[in-house]
Amino acid sequence: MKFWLMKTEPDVYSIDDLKRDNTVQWEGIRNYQARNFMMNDMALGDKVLFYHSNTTPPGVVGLAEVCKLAYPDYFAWDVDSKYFDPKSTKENPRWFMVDIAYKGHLKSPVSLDAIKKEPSLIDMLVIRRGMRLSIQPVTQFEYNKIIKMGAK
DNA sequence: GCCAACGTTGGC
DNA sequence: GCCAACGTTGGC
Repeated sequence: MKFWLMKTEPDVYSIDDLKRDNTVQWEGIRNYQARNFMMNDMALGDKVLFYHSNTTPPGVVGLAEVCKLAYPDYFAWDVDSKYFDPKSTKENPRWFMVDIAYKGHLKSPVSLDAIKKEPSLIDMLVIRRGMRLSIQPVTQFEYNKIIKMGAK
């Protein structure tokens, strides 16, 4: 079992949207490192910290779980989609996505600032300067710690 | 809305 | 295969 942090802009898709939808296709990932995590490393049941970026304050707001293994991101084939990529074909798909399922809100969101201030979370990628990856691996300890902090 | 940091593209 | 130009991310 692995643990992940997945970023989203709440204006685009929030934890409340996920609660309403129950599951969602994580389309639109156009970064090879993030794609490779989905394609190669994610397994059914992997745990996800759901993170709101580009908002005030940024931070982890809820929990989710991988509920469908990586499959081609067909938005890349749709000329009308903002995720269209002519270099991704049905014969040779370049981009992949997984589905994730809602698992709950944190009672209190764990802000980026709170993560920075927690000494035991010093190694979390999300607080590393210049870190823009929208899908990041986290350790089991980090995952549990965030849940603990968010339960208050 | 600014801009630093970073990834990707494409000319050479 | 280098690297400048460009686009995007995301905190502030």
